[in-house]
Amino acid sequence: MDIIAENNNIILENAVDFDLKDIFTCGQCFRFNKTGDSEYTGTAFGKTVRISQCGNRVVFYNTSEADFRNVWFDYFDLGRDYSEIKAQLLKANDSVMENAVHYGSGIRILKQELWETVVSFIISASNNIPRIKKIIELLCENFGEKHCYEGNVYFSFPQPKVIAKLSEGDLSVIRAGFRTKYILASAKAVDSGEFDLTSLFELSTADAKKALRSLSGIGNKVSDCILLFALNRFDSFPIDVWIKRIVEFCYFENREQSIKTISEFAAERFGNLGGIAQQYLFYYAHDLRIGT
DNA sequence: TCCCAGGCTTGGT
DNA sequence: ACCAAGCATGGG
Repeated sequence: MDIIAENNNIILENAVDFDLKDIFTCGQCFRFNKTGDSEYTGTAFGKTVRISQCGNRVVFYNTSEADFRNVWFDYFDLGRDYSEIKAQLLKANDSVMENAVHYGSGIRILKQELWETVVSFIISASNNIPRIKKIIELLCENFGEKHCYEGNVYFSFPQPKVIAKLSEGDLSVIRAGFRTKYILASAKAVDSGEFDLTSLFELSTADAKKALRSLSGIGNKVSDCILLFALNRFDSFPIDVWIKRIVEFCYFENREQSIKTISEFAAERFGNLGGIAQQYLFYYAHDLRIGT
């Protein structure tokens, strides 16, 4: 892959294992939207970017070289060799994974902002992706910082200190239902310093998970998502209804298995690449529409 | 009308 | 330790 700076755009030539549609519709991220043919626009780390792709050529529009180096390179996990990861996952001669990897071959695990990921996956509980996106959009529009980009209005994700000052009534505009009090409680814990988000980066996966689960609204599955999508702990394997379905349907003979069994299966089968395997399977399961 | 959605918390055994 | 209800809201 070659990185070229040109006219305040950044161009990736010969990008491999990279597809904008796979990346932004596989369910890991809720703040990028399709704005054209093979083009997506969104905001992360307070910066809005428009990206288009034609084959192996990807263009980041109106983006400085510094922003690309400091934000987008890591955000899109561009330093990692996904071909090697795929090869590892396919070693087991696993036809299910082979289909899943083929289907979502351009997926990359984004390294998203920690606080945004915490709130986003609190909102994800017992919810569906279009409505998760809608609630997050309302949260940003109402309480984020407004800025303009290429003639359109975008919003940053509201910081803990902003949300911590709100009441449940204030937050009723986002229509998050029973999740509202979890968002508020977590914001207050972070804002007060009672919970130190940055310390998570230094902890082991198990310790970081234990810490995350002390926040309200964060249990086993949501903590796994945060570990995977913000801290890039690929050994975490979030188990939701879709993963449960595809594992039970495609891998198990007996479909009356417990979450713990699925977790053990994933650890044995996918090891420290479980998180990436999970994302290929999650995306593929939606395509198969298993159980629907 | 009923069921489900990237679950978690709480209160019962 | 495990289990079920309850939790708001919206869409099929």
